[in-house]
Amino acid sequence: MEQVPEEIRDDLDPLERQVVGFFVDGVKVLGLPRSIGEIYGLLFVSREPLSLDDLVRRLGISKGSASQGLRTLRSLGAVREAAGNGNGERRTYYEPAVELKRLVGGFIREQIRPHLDSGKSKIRQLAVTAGEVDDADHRRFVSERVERLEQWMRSGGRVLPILQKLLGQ
Amino acid sequence: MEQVPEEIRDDLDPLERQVVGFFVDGVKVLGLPRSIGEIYGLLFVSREPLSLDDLVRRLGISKGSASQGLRTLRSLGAVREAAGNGNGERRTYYEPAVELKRLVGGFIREQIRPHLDSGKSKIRQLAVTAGEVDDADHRRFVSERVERLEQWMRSGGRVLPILQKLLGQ
DNA sequence: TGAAAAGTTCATTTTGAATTGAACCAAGCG
DNA sequence: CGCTTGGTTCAATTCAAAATGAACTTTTCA
Repeated sequence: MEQVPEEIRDDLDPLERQVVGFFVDGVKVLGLPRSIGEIYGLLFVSREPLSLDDLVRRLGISKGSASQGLRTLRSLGAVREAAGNGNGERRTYYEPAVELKRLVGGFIREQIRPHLDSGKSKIRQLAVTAGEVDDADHRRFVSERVERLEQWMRSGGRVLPILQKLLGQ
Repeated sequence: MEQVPEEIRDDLDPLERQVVGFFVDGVKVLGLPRSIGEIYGLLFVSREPLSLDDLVRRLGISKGSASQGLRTLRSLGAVREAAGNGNGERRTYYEPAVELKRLVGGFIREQIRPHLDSGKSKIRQLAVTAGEVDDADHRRFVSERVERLEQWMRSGGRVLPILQKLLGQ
């Protein structure tokens, strides 16, 4: 139950706690798990890069959570390996990416694009089913709604790059 | 367990099922509960406005879910009461708002703005705590990070109205 | 080699959010 | 009135997503 035994745990100081809390709330809004917010948050307030073990110890989370959380953060481009530990150091240390452009870019690439794309293909399916409706009037209505969905997707596709550009400072 | 007894239930046809499924996935991405996707989805494919009871019967969800789901959808401006049932009709009927502009506007107003605002106030708190750090070097580092957060929030605030304008077709 | 340390994987458990359903309120109506 | 119908509320339950932790793989070094 106790993840890290009491005598080894190394609790957060008030500032760290506050920052971690901030990011926990932040990622919840984005639909990401709390552990990701904790990890990114702690990296964000830490002057020095941290290892997986550091995160486990300081946050009191399991190795499994830390490992998976880091994987996701890497895939989002929100975290990078700290350079310059080639000299016989096996452990890898992480530091946060703090440029909004990069963070938003990663989020769009990993979380939004895939959904937009799968959405588009589901709408193609829908258009087929809608075309098979027997009653002509009803078919017209339904096709109009499907057309509306296609419009939405086009708008979304158009807006994303602009969004990215605007947030790039 | 069975929400609506079998002999009263009125299952969805394949097209309806497809559309509802589409919106269920859609709202999940936005962090909203599945029942909201189901309700909006069914309204979206239906030519005629639907009542709360219609939704309960067709979707097989509880009255409670339907009531709360409609409340949220109304607050988002994603659903409106159908006009013209003044003549001795107590039941209210709902139809979906299908203009992207309106939907995005409601979502920003109800879901994003509040989080942005509470985020800003948490950052003000953070700035105070950061200013109290003893070590001058560390204080400088931490304040720089807090400054970064403020930048992010400003960017967010600047982008939202533009986003809204762009999606207004 | 093989022991130790770093990290990953995944079946099980936990937990928090969504859903249910029963009690309740309000409005019409005979 | 008192009954029916439409709708809301909220404590209890359910369920899906996240976290755990034990087993496993990989790397390094003595």
